[in-house]
Amino acid sequence: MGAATLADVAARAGVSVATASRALSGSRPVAPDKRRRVLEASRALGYQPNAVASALRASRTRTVGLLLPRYSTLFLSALIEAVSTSLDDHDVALVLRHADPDEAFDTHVRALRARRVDGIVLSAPSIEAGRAAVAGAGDVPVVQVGRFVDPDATDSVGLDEDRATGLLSDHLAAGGARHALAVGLDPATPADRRRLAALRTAGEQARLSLRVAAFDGSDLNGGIRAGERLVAQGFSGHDSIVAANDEVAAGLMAVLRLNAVRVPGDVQVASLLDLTPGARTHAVTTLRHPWPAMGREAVRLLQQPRRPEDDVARRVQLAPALVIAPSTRSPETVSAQEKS
Amino acid sequence: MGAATLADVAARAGVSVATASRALSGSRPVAPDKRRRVLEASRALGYQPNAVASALRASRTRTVGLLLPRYSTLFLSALIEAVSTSLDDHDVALVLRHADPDEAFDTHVRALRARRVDGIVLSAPSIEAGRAAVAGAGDVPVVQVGRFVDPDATDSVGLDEDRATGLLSDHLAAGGARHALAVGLDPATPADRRRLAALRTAGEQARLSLRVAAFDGSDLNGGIRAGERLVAQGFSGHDSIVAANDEVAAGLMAVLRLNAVRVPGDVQVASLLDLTPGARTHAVTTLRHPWPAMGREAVRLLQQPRRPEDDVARRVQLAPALVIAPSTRSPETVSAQEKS
DNA sequence: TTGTAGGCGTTATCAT
DNA sequence: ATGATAACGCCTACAA
Repeated sequence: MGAATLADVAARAGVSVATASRALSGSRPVAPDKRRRVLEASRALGYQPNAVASALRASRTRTVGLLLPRYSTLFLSALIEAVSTSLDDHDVALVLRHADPDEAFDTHVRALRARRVDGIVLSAPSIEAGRAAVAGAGDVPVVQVGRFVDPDATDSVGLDEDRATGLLSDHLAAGGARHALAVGLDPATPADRRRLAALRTAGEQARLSLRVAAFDGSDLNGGIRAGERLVAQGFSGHDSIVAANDEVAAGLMAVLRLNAVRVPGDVQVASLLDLTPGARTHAVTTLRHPWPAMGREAVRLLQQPRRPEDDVARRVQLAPALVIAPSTRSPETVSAQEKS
Repeated sequence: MGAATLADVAARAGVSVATASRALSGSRPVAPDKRRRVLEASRALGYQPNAVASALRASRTRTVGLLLPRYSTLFLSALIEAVSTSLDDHDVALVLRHADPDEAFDTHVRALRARRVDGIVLSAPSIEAGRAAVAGAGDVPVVQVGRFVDPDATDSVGLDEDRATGLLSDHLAAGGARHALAVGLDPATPADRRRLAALRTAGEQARLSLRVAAFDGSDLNGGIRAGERLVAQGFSGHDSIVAANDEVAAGLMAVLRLNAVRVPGDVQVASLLDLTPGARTHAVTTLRHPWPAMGREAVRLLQQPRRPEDDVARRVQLAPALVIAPSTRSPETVSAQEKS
């Protein structure tokens, strides 16, 4: 036999189901003694309200879908965790689906609609995939998260990478940098081109010139190769290095250390992208993506849905945080040096 | 107004809801022409069956809960993906919850029970947490997955790490190793202590001695630091290195290469844990955890629930696969060298 | 083969 | 303040 129902609780407490419901939900006043009896009966029977029945009655499941491409990275893992945690606070359940990258997203959207989710958070691997998903969502509210977003179609949460690179440029300049070298960025890809442009723009403000090193990969070995070339050819005036991400920076740092190049003494090193969202300590100054805040914002946008017609899609832009490590000179250090 | 219901479809097709239901589910024969009309009406209205109503009626949600500790690692990320993908094949939805490590798991178990999940997959951060969760689950089937499992309480899926470390020891020994150094493992944590014990046991069989290097972190930088110490202090007879995971190994390899230490010529390097389940090529010999299989097994155990009394808890043990890369000497290479 | 009707568990409405 | 009752949408005995 199944779990206790509201009717069981009501019977045991000697009241009607209506009263029992009101006593438990607090939706209306109930006489104190009856209320007490209901609560007692509920505990005695181990009553668990049936969310399915409640959802049917209310036409609201308190459930949102999260739809992601397969082949997870730490990125997506951090996003899942952020959304999941934010939803817990609202007592909303998360239904997760992974789509094959080449697979049509709308199959999954349909599955989520069948489950009557109250909303969908979507991180598509391309703008087109996102558009298809949005089209299939019908009147279910959708929030797009991540890099590939059609900002006009639905509410969305994105990263303000330009702002972030600005922070980094300013920090390096405040530490005395004048000539920066970008390592591990591939001008052949649109995303990296955009980052370089942002760095350049920010650099102009901060009087920080930028040169782009030849691309040899954006991973550990890429950093090592770049470092070796750099050591062999000399720094030719560069006093700071901006690495594409923490891995490139780690490889670079290893080579520099081996060759007795002092960091940050001879050259400052920073990274544009923190790859270890969970890490407590960092060896390299880096930009950390604000995953928890992104999750919170996505959930907030879903919980406060805009009305479809009379409003424009909302777009939240969050800036990564600058995490300062001893691979760069903080302003304090600079002033201390200037004093000496 | 909401989505089309079965009644709408039936009305449009000029049949009763019962006939419409049967036509769509195929649970009973329906006259061909009526069937066609129902399908037509269904498509015309964009009918999506309401899984909530269906679940209420059937007392079955086609939903399972996945309960994990927060602070995701790639480990958990791979597990999520594996379970999620396996469930899709069964048309079962995944409800995901992240628990704070110190937080009581049973709060989350209650939430899942309220949602009437058909089963729960659990990866607890400790045996105690798992036990509490199992106790709170009542008659909802539970499968425990991962390292901390009470094998008597419920069905479970585990990793045969001892077997795996044995494979690795044998492989290194077959490549000529006699003295191994463990890097990136922290004897202060129970999990790593256990791995070290397993390595030691397996080593005795294979005549491979084991020393444990000082712990400096189990990530990329930890590997780099360990490598630098090793190069500075000399290898003192060690002919092979067992790294805690691929990241540590990558850092190590980078430093070794920079210092012209030949791998596997001077020293073999292997990793205990593949962190990039998707990768096609590996630079380091490693143990790949069978995530997809673990997900499949967990789902299978849930779908074929044992009867509570008259049976014993099932335990599936899966062994990681040894993925051989050029960082170790394969037996073939050894025999070739022995010939020369 | 088809239709009618009851019930899954909850909550809102309408009386009292 | 409380109780009876009607939905929410689907499925399936049971009847025809």
